Amino acid sequence: MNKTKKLIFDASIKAFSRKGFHKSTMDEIAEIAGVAKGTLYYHFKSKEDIFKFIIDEGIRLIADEVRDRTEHLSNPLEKIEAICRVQLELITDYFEFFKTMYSQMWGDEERQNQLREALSKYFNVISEYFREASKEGYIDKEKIDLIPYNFFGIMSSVIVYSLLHSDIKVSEISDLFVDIAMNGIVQR
Amino acid sequence: MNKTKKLIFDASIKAFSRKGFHKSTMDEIAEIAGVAKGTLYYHFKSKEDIFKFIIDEGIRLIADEVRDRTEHLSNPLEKIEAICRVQLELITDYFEFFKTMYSQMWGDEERQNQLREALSKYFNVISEYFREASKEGYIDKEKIDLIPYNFFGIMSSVIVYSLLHSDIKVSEISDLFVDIAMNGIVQR
Amino acid sequence: MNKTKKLIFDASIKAFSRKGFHKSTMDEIAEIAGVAKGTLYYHFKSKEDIFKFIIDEGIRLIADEVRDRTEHLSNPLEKIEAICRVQLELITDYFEFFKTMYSQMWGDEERQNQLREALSKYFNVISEYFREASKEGYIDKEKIDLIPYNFFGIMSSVIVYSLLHSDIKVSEISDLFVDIAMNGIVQR
Amino acid sequence: MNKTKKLIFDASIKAFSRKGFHKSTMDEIAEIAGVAKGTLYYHFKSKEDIFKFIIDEGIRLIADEVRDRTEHLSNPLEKIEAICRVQLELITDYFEFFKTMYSQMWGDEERQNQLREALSKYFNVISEYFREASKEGYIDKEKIDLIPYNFFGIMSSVIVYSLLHSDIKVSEISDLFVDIAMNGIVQR
DNA sequence: TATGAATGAGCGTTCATTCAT
DNA sequence: TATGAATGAACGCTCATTCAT
Repeated sequence: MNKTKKLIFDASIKAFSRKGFHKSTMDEIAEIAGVAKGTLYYHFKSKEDIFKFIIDEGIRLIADEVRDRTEHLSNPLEKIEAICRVQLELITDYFEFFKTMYSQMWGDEERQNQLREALSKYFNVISEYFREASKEGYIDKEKIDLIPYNFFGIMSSVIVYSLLHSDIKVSEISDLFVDIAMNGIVQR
Repeated sequence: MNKTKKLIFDASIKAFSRKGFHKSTMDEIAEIAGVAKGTLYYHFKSKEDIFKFIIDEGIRLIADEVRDRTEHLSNPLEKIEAICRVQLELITDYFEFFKTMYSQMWGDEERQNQLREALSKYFNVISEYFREASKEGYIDKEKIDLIPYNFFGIMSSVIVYSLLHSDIKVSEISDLFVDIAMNGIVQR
Repeated sequence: MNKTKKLIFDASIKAFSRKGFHKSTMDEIAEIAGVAKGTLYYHFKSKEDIFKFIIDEGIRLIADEVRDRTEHLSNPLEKIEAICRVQLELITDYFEFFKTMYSQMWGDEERQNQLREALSKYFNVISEYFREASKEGYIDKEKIDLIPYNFFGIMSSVIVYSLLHSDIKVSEISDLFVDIAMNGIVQR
Repeated sequence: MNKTKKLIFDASIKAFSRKGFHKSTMDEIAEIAGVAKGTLYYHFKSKEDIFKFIIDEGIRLIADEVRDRTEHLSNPLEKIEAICRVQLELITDYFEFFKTMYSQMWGDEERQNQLREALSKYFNVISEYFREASKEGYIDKEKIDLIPYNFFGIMSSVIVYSLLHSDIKVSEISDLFVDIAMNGIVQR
């Protein structure tokens, strides 16, 4: 990714996160990037192409960070919990990226199918971490493939919660949500 | 809601769920509804107004159905689980509505703030059901206000799961997701 | 003009004067008149038809009042000056009507041609008053046909003046403008 | 003003003068200018913006020409008369512009207030020329500030006259109107 | 006579994309 | 590589008019 392309990449994330995909214009992106509008089309085929690039790159960053911050853990249960916690912690840093992504998860457009496919691949990587824990009986076998979806859902809970409680920091509630994810809501 | 308004209502949900709010056009909605474009504006002030109406009406329907199908239960824990289960079951019937709603949860536009506020009110109604269960020690007090958000997240898990596994019916996986919600992912 | 038609007539003048011909809508006129929109079309062929009716009626009212308030004068010069003065005085009472009329004097549309023709007829009636004065040498023969236009121009001066000086009443400046009309701007 | 902007400028004056501001469409303007509709918006913010530009530019041109063609005159009375005459002569060259302007003098819309304010400034410049003449007793002091309005009125007389007498050239009647402006209609 | 729901042509404006330089 | 003027299809919305009742 050369210098100009990086400028466009950063500008696009900024724009999409502020106003979503459809409300962000190529003019805006160009202005934020400090390049001419035509330059966008020299480096990307289309607006959708920029989006796709951002999603791929974004998911890659998330995946890398989750891996880097949990690979030192060997206890399966600890590791799973850490993955859940790290994902929630990343919400703060990548808040705009997540909002962009979540807004594009639900439709039938090609762009949106691609996004779900990319996410699905990430889910598969994650579930691999769980197989071992499953073997050792920590985790219900049937649930393994659903856990990444569950974590995805927990993240959406946290994001919406923080959108509706702007005074509360994500870090203040993520412990509780990790607990809910791991142990459910029923008191024991 | 008279006949024409109902036609527009149904057509709009269909359109919004397929292509999202921005990509759905008034021309399309009119065509699906089988009325002239001007007729949309005779019954609604604007495209945003249609959206707002859909959300309010949709959330009301969901809330009513959840209440109707769970009010006969007196055991707190049973009731909570039922609420979770009913919400997941409703996904099938209101799939288009939910996709519409979830696609508009994340931005800063007025329409999106209103949506979150409306949902927040529904959440408050739901949490009331949990207070009793909390008193009797079934549920961790601290978690009560988070549970509706958690349920919201579980639903998003299920929707995304079903979008990525079109061969699997929601009913086939909802039991597992209810279990995850209630008891977490850790095997006991 | 029956009762309903009168309601529409009054409402239209009110609407046109507030917002001009194009910005006034049939909905507004109907609302001000307190009748249904369809009723407008029972009494008038179209919006343009309402306009035409108002202009004809308005010019007739002006013409009648000018005649009534000056016909007792026999001295030609006095009479001419009185006509000029009365016209300026009517600006206050018919301010909204005049603004409506003046805004439609300048284009090429049929409605606008008709308006100018109607005004032209009124000008001819006025000029008749001047022929006598001309015979007696009070007024330059060549100028007779131009005087109604001049009076029309003086009125536009006064209207624009009052639009730009909302603190000053028309009556406070009309004497000066009558003087300018009769004797010009050169001091003697 | 570059080439394309000039094309739009000329086309807009033509369109506005024919059909007024509201009835002129951006499509028409684009077609007359020989550019795509989008191009209008590349050079101007809105239709109102085009109008504002036309008015400002038009009044500037008029003001410049009046100044250029009268500044060599030192005799106050001669100068005043020359100003009146030049203004009437400009009607022929700027006929479309004047019709556009006069059609927008009368309403309460922002655009129309701005127009009157711009004209008012021009009036102030003109009245300055008259102060000297007033000092030397040629002109009634009280009338000074009214004279630009009077000249404005005389112009409207001439324009309406020429709209109703398309066979007569403005130059054929402007002498008489100048005479009326300077000396009034009363024979001496 | 009077209504008002329904219409659809037409408007001002936006914006992703193209292309000559 | 990069530019930015130019494009035109498409959009949300308005509103004079129609017509069944």
